[in-house]
Amino acid sequence: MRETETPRAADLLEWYDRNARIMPWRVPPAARRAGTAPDPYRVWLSEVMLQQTTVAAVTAYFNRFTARWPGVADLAAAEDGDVMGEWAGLGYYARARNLLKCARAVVAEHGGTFPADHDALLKLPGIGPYTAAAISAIAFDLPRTVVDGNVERVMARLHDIHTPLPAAKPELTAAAAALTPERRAGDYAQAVMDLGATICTPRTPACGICPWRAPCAARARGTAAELPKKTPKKAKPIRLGIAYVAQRADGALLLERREDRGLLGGMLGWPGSEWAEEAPAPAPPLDADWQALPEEARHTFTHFHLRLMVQVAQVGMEAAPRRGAFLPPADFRPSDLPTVMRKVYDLSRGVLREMG
DNA sequence: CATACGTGGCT
DNA sequence: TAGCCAAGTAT
Repeated sequence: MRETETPRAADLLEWYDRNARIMPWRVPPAARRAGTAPDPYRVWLSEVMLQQTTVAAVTAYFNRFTARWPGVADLAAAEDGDVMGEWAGLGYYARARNLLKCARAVVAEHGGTFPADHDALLKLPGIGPYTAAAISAIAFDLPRTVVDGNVERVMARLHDIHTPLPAAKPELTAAAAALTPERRAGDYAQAVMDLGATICTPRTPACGICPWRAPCAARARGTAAELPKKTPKKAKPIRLGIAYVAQRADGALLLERREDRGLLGGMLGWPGSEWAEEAPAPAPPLDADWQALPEEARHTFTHFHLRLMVQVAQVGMEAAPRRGAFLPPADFRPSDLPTVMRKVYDLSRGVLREMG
């Protein structure tokens, strides 16, 4: 490769033409050139799922969502609980709540078609600067600059920027904007992200095979692996709680729908105590012969570790819970539970079988 | 600008 | 193992 002073979008696009990763929502570069445009609904859905989430984790969810709800109008007409259940396990559940709000807004305010307009996209629930730019570029080929974690890392290395994130964000955004081409904006956006995901990786980047190795300042100075700098994170405290798993004589399980805000908002879960650093006060959802499991459920969230004591009970058909409702076995899918609640269920299963 | 908000995989 | 990391958004 010829030595260059500044990186060129054309070099990256040439690499992308040969190395684009295959993903169910992606139109490969050859097809894109031939005139096949991506479905904005699928672009939007994939981008929301990909927020802070790996391609490997998203793929199965994307396939299930698009099989069940092929278009934005189908999703807009779905029951809230069905969408939350289908999202269970993917995390950041505000995304699912905003996904539904967004689908309904697209139907109600945009005639069921995603607007090909960056500012209009930005006004929709769950669509921020990154996602608005990604949909603009990938779905509509508008020359918007996409700035995600990959782009930040690639720009920090290309220009050997040592300012720690998030303070470096404006500088990195400006660097990314300066490189964005007018043509093939969608392919270019996906190319930078593929580069970050496969070559310009957080640890041990593969600089030797990078299409931008020649103009990369960090590679020249040997600082690539330590960029981007980040401000240190705070330690996670430990919170304690109690979860209550009640099984009725017909096998129905006592579950409740959590409020539509905050942690696990809108998701199905076991009734329980508050989660706090202090030992929790008991909060059984009904009076029964509760039995503590020998093992607690452990789970780590973004900002704290959780240790849940699990209490189980078998109750009669006359049981009248103060919270939640009994869900018959036919209506209960463990996969509808967020992971922490599924851990509680998995710990309880054996004991419930013995008791029942 | 800082914080809340999940999860699974990798080192 | 404990920590870091992933195609961020809302407040």
